[in-house]
Amino acid sequence: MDLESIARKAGVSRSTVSRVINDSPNVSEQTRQRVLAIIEEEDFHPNAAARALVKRRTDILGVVMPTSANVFFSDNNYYPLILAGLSDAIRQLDYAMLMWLGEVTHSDQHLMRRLSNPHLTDGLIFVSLPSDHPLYEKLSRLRQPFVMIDRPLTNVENTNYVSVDNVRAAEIATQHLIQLGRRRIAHIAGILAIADSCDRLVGYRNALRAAGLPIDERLIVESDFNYQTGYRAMQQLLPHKPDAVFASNDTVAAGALQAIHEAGLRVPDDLSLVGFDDVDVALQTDPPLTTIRQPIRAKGETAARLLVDLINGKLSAPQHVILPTELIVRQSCGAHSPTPKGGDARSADDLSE
Amino acid sequence: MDLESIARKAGVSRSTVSRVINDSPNVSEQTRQRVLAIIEEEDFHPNAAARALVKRRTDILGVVMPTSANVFFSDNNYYPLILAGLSDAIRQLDYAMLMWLGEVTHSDQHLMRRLSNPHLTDGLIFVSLPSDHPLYEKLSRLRQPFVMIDRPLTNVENTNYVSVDNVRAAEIATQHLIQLGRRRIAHIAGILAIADSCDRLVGYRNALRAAGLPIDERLIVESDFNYQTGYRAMQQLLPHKPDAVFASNDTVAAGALQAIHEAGLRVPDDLSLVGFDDVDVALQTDPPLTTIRQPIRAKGETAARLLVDLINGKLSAPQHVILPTELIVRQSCGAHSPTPKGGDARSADDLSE
DNA sequence: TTGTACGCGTTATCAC
DNA sequence: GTGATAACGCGTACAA
Repeated sequence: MDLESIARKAGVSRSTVSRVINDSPNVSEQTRQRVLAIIEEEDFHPNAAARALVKRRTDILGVVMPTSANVFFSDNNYYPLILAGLSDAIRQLDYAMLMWLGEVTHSDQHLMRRLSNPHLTDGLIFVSLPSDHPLYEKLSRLRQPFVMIDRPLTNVENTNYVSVDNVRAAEIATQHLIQLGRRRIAHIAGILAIADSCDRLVGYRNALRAAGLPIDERLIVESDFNYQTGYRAMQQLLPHKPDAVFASNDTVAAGALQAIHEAGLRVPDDLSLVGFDDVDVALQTDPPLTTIRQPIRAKGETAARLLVDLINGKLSAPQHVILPTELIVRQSCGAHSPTPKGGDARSADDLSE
Repeated sequence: MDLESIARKAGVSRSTVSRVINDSPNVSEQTRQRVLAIIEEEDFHPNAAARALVKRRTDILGVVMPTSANVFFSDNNYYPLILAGLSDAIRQLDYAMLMWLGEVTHSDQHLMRRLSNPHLTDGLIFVSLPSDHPLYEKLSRLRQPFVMIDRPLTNVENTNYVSVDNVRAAEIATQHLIQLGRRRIAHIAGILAIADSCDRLVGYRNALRAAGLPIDERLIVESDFNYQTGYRAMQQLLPHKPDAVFASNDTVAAGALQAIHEAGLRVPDDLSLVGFDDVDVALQTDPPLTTIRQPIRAKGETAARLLVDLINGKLSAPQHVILPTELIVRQSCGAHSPTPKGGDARSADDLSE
């Protein structure tokens, strides 16, 4: 079933059918209707490969999420939310989404070959690509436009990316704890091969320094962005008697909370706790988490739009998009909420009410 | 950069280069090496569209996850785990993965057009397609092989699917509660447009009936597979004084647990609680959840393999694959664990130890 | 407004 | 073992 056979049935030429399909104005309403009817009747669909071959466009966007299963598919729903944003926007932009998920080890060469094939996708989106990832060094050789979600660790200037100001956000979170009178503030960092984690660590240090507080390296521990490593990190921290913890995300904070409870300590009485992201889990802990909200879905949507603009030549690279964050004060930090009702966009749905 | 130019540089014909690329045996080692060198040097990649056009294969598998954001991207990591399984297997099978995620409403026609285009993907995988979904009725007109993860609600015999025996699993869960002496056992069902939820409800009823217990319809409430609806469902149940709850999944159980605690009741003393899935959250509640473990990643992997076999004509449809489940006894049901150490595959990692 | 003819980059079928 | 050559199905000048 091809253009030709539709054309025969409609008594027109192949090109006319093609024009109808591509909404060309140069076709009489009469023939258009006749052709359309036959297309419908025969349930005809143009061959995507043939079309891509001649148009040099696949209308497919590639999305690469190259992290380990522990980080992606455990209890941390940051990545699923990124995916939701990407998926929505990509569909709305009339593209299809090709996905590469999970670790790149055994199938390395296969994946590399596919990814660097400039004919499979019109553009690529990389999500949280760690600097020690095999793909990272190949970015420069890419023949198609690409956008990164979360800032790359190096070569920042030449790269298109969408992120938030992690340094500033971490400063705000840490300052908040300082203002509450906390002095031994610990930080459970994320994976430090990801720039966001580094930035948050920098912001944490900045805030302590600005407040004239000492930086105790024993109060800084790395995690993998998930519950279990948050739990373990907190166990490491407890002997050093922190009075507050700034966690790299909400899931890590939830894990830390369990360790704190098991040690017989109370939040926020004995320790203040602040998370990052403001995902569902932040409302499900007891007490609910004070956290930095970042627009996760919007990150995905923005990246998709940016990429399509790049593909269409509407923008000249490199573009850096920084989305806003917001401190959400709940009970885990020990502050009285400055806006007890209505200030928190989620308060109406807050389960603890 | 095409075959032709590589051929020129290597001093051979286009056909020879094609043979090298496709590992044809009919090419001398000498020319093979020469051609390979040039391909490497020029960083040449064959055009996927041209290849697909002539081979009538795209080497792309389509994955459709058509549920609402509430169900997919909230705190329920069933779907991310399915995705992990699919992604792993698809990559291993040397295919690429095209994804359609999220609700199908505004972009309905666009998506439908793409999906029913038999030239874009070699086969399709549908995950938990609800029977009231617009796509559901179009399945029969599909021109390409497809596999469903989780059994369809109708036309079961003619459909390829991968699932678990939800009826039996629910019977086992409910029986377990009965054996513990519980008499007013409630069920928080899942979305009943999905066959799995219906099956679990059937299993629940079966077990009660087999034990000669009355079925109180007030003890059956529907949920959306997420924390919040679990919480709300439990609030509805509490006035009817259940002494046990079988939840449609672990996340729903976690939500129910919060409602129970807020009502001043204790688990398992006042109520027994059993979940479903055995995902991370089952170990993070207090007490940890007794639950039915199902092989979520394996569902995805199995579906991908099945689809590829179908594509290659190695199997004749329809295939029904049922994967095993297992009752995992922890503290939320009030039973003493029959195998306190080692019986639970996760016990080494159990955070509560 | 419609039709003709060519090219997109590859694989497959022949000859040689 | 290698090289022409004809498809594959579509878009698009260009001609009519």
